[in-house]
Amino acid sequence: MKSAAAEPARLSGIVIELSAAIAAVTDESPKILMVRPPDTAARAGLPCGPFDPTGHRTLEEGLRTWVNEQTGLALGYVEQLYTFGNKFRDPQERAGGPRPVSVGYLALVRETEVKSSAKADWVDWYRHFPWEDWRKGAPAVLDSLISPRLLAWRDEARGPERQRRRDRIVLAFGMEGAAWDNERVLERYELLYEAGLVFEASFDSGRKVEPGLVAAQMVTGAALTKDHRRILATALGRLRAKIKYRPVIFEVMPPTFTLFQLQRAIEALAGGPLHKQNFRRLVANEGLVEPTGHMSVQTGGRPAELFRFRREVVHERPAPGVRLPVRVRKQ
Amino acid sequence: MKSAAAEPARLSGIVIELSAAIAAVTDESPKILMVRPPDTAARAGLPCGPFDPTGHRTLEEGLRTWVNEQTGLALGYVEQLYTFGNKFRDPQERAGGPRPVSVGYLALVRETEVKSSAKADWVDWYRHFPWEDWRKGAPAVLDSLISPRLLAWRDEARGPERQRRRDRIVLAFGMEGAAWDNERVLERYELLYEAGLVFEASFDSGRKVEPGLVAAQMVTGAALTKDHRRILATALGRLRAKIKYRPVIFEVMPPTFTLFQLQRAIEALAGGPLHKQNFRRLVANEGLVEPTGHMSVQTGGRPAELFRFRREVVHERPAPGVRLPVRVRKQ
DNA sequence: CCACATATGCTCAGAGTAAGCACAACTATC
DNA sequence: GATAGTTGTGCTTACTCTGAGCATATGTGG
Repeated sequence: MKSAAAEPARLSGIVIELSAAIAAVTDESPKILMVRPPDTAARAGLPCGPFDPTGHRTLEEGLRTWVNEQTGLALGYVEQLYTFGNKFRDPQERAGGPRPVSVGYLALVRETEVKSSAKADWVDWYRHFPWEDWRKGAPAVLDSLISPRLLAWRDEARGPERQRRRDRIVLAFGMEGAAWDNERVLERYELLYEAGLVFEASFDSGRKVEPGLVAAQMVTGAALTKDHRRILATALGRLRAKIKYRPVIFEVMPPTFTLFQLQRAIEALAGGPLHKQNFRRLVANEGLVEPTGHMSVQTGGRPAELFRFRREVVHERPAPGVRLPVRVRKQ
Repeated sequence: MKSAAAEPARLSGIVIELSAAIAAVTDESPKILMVRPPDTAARAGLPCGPFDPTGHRTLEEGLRTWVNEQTGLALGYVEQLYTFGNKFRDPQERAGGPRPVSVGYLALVRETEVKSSAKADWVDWYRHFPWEDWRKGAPAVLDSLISPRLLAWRDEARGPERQRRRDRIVLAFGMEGAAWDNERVLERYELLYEAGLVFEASFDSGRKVEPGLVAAQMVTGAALTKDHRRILATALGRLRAKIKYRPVIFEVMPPTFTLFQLQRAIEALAGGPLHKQNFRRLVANEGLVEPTGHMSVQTGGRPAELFRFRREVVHERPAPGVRLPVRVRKQ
């Protein structure tokens, strides 16, 4: 076995990169804060920077510092997602650079607090994951492009590997009658990556990408630098799970809101529609919100009551959150 | 702001340590595989080793390699937990060593596959967390020692910090009528750490530990080296959560088992009793197991049917797992 | 035979959930 | 100012799940 002690000179060839998926919801659509690339040829990416062991007391503090430097934003809610250390997910490494180990974070903010600036832009989250938005029914990409290409990729393999690929596809994409699980975002992205169906796969592996895929970026989603789309996939999956048992949704809501605005925000992140009346009953029963007494008159219909988050729920219930299943059905 | 680029010489002063909480269940008690310390003065710890960027393709591969070297075990189920980078959780660092960044993993095995050896021992998980075992009612430590000391720690603070401490204690330890949430293992450990009630706190901070606490290790749980008890707390919390929505419990079960054995294993990890009849109904309804047709005669009572895990459930249900709430009540 | 342990089947009340009906209150438009 | 369209809000109904317990089956050791 190759022991670590055998090559002490290379042992320090590690850079820990801290990256943040900073999410918000505006105008009923989920947004991510993206740092503009240095030149037009490069791909965009998340706010990120290397961990500095002398300057940063904790990893999270390092992240906050970098985000503040690059976007001017002082983060509130921050949650660690995952640490990736795969070889060659960063082309710099092949050129002799240090091995990047990437710690991904999810942050939630109200978009109004930061405007798009010269450095950073808010972009629609589903631009990078078109297949994840089921609010208006099953996304067309799935049937037209993703499914056939995945099945072709499955058929490339022989023996037990073929069965394994089949199982993974069925489970992740809810085929053959299985349900679509809106939390399996990372599993789906990884499958597309392995099948060579996302642009990043070509950069990283040197393997041939499906021909015509470069032009088809609109279809398989916009590519990002390094492994940032993977971090984004992790973030979306985690957020979709967390909404159901922690009141994190209020991190992206304004101080007061109507119940329908709240529903739209959840639908935007969860990627599917909710039953309106049941949704209201649920938030009422859970004691998640309380009326402010004021009304909103910008509804376009009957004025709606304005609510605010009841912070006390955290002390009352073990797992407060919007537990409603997002109805995601084929067709 | 102190930029990372300002001190490039120190930037590489990072070691990524990979640590594994390897869990099993034997004789109805939860076990953790612990590496024996080099000398009797040192504290025991988890199997671990530094990440080697030249030799290890991924972080997880590095972990598997180290575990295999130190325990002879080839891991099956492995899951990443969390990456810690806090300053001064390792006394080596004060002595001028590199900044340790610690990536913790949870692994599940059947204990029968590895015996305790010269290098590693199986120890009871709750030896390190006596307050987490509610199978026989509320642990005595809580009322006799932990509660009063936590309240004293709360009263040390003034102003809003005092209220914050109060809220955290109530939430984590289910005081004042709040329910005990068996998943909040890490929150509880961190509170005890901050309050100076666990042995590790003294080593790390140089701050005074509560007098008499060194001798009271039996009460506040056995200490471990570095931040390994924190990793263990993370592992227990994650495992308790995961049991409920993924069939991970079968990773620690033998190929065939009785329903009561399965129940005991879950109770061991979840730290609380289950209602027997409802438990059976649940696993039957979920289709988690199927009868083998054979019977067990070592029950001490009526012979029980032997079951095996139905691997197909993974394809049938979105979130198969043992969803039964563990009844954890005061008294 | 007994007491005792575990296994297993079943009931029943209450809570929670999915789906939809009905109506209320506003805006925009003819 | 009638009408269509939009959104908000209350309520019903059938169904499923859950917690708790009763009752019985089939072994063990005395």
